[in-house]
Amino acid sequence: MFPNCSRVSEPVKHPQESDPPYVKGLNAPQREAVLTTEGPVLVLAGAGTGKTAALTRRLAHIVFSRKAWPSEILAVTFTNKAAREMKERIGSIVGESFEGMPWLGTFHSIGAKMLRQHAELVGLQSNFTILDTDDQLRLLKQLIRAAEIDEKRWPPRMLAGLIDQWKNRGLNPQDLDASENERYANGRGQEFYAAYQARLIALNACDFGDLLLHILNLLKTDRQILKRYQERFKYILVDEYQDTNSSQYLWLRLLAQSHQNICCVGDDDQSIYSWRGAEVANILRFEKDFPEAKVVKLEQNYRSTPHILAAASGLINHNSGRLGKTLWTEETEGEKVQVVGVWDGPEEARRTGDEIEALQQIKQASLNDVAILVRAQFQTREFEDRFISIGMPYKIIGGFRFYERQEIRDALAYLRVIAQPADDLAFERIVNTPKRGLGDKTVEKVHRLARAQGISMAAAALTICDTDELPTRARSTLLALMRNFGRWRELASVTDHAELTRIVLDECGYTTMLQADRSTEAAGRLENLTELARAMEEYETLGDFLEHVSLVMDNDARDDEAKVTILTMHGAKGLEYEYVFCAGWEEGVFPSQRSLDEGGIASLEEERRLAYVAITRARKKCTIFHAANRRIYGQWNSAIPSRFIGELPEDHIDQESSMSGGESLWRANWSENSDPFAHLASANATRAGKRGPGWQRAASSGFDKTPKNIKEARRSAVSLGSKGRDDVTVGMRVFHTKFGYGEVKVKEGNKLEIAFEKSGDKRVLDSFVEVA
DNA sequence: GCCCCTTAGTTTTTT
DNA sequence: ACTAAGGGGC
Repeated sequence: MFPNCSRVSEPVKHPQESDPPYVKGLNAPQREAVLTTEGPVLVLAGAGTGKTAALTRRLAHIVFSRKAWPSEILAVTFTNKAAREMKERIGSIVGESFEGMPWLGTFHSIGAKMLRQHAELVGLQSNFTILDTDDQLRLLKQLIRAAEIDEKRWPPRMLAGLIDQWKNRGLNPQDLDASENERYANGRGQEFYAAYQARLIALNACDFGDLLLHILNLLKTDRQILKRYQERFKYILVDEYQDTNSSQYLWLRLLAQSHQNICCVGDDDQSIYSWRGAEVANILRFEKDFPEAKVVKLEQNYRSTPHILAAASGLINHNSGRLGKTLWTEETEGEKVQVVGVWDGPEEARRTGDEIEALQQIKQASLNDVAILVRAQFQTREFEDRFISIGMPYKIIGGFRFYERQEIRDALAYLRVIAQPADDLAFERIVNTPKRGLGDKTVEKVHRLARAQGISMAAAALTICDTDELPTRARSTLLALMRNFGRWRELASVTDHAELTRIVLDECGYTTMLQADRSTEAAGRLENLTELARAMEEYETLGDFLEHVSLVMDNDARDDEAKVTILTMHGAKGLEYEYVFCAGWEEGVFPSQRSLDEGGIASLEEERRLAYVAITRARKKCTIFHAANRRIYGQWNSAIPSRFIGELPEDHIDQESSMSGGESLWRANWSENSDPFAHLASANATRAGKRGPGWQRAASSGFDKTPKNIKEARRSAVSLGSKGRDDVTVGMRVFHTKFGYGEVKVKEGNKLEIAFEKSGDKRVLDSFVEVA
């Protein structure tokens, strides 16, 4: 697709005297990416090649050379974080007078901005609400229930997923073909999708997908609007182009038609989001879409050591269909990638903690320079447990975000009802939170009335209070609530919103409810609500704040103390650390079995790209762990090292195993055998027993040639599962290689609590002890 | 309308 | 193993 060398960046040009200051210090391809402003440009930017520097300078160049005003440039990123950083960096290049770029932002925030201007054209009002997934699900559930569909068989989540996919592909309900339609409730996909869209319009709401889809529809059908934006955007710049979905791709293609000055930046090797609709194909076919396109490759890496780069390159070479880049560096020094085999998850965490402490002492490393990368969120727990017990500061990135917390969403729902009485979803959410005796029956009646009269639930609630429809008690409670809302609404016009929030939370009983709650979370929830009110002070209006919440859902709890960062490999994309620890490189965990089951070879390649992303995060050293046993969903499983470990070029790694021998064995197995499980079928057919998914099968026989005592221990861990071995009983004196002699105090499945003579009380695995 | 017990589902995540 | 959510009983 990209014929070798033909269009690749030209040979090194020497810096010209006429060079403006903002291209100083750039290498040749970077310069080219900055200075080639006219016509379509594809910048293939490998990890750590100074992509952001090139990007921001390109924007600065366009502005400085008066090719366009900042307001005539469309610059899209995928995350708010990226947008914010880009804004800051451009500001620092261009200087004080820089008035900012109104069209620099995420696809969604730009979509929202456009949609607020043209809302009436798609049947919305410009103050429409942006629903999040939670609201979306509740709405879908209502539709499904109303249609009397079996929720078990056709879960709302599934429908939500399908609608999301359709919107990602730019498909409206009427665009679905028979086979798409067939994917939900035996050919009722289209019907439900259409009903959902109709409900959204009625609620004056849209979901995330709509922010793109409505605009796409407008661009496709309204020539005036299309023309207006085509002419406005003289230059278009897209970051992380490999992550665009079809809908975004169609947007860009339409918008770029007139000026053709579109610059897409991306890295096909870092495409890790296909599961949420990203189409690597977009980047792969750029040259077909824009035949005049210039392709610039950024390949000089300024981040990592040669060993790290070589390891990452060797790994990614196992993928097919790449555009093909080869990272290189001028650096010559550096440690090899370290591969460590450990016994189980707890040992992995222990070893990682030890290594980090050593880095602090020997290299004077700050904990801020250390990251632990995992494949899935559940892996973070092991580290958390360990770090708490040794008192090492850490932060876990990901998991629940601030604005997704229950108490925050409840508080926001109150504000939404105040700001927009027609917001039925918000109304339903808080009508009985805190509990005030307005249960299903009451809500059902209000809902029915609202639907029958085509009015909002808030309006219906007021109406129903004028009748004898409700029992006296519910009626007076509901009336009191509605009066409160009336009062709060008036208060909203004279009070600032942060203060309003505090008053509302107090008066509705939410604060009292949490204060009465003695559970451990309650205190944290109160704090979160305080923090919410504080965060609101930074916004002019309630509407501004709500938009911020819907679209800019990130919260960096800023904190001065140095901490180790624990995050998923997905979350680490775009970041870099001096020292990177990759945890859990075992078949089934990484590559994820589920991913493999669902997407076959394509998914395997995506997992491999994830591995590539992980390794290339490291500046100085990358350490990879794999454990022989891991507990997943409460079950102990023995595991074999990830095939990705076997794909790392041997010259650039150092291997170590706390379990004598073994690693060279599986290494041979992975690298020399195209079917990683073939050797098991013949040699171990009898012991392998029933055939499960590949890694489980392999697990039961993966470490065959290890010394006998270890093999026995492993076998017991595997075959006895969590039942525990029966030759160890409470009261027995046992020996543990690390902790020495001790007496078994408690036996719990295969876990033992032992009072060791020298090391005190510990919880250990029974397979780790010997009868003394 | 509320509480407790059973049951299903647990990759990755932005917006 | 664990959690959250839904259903059934009070």
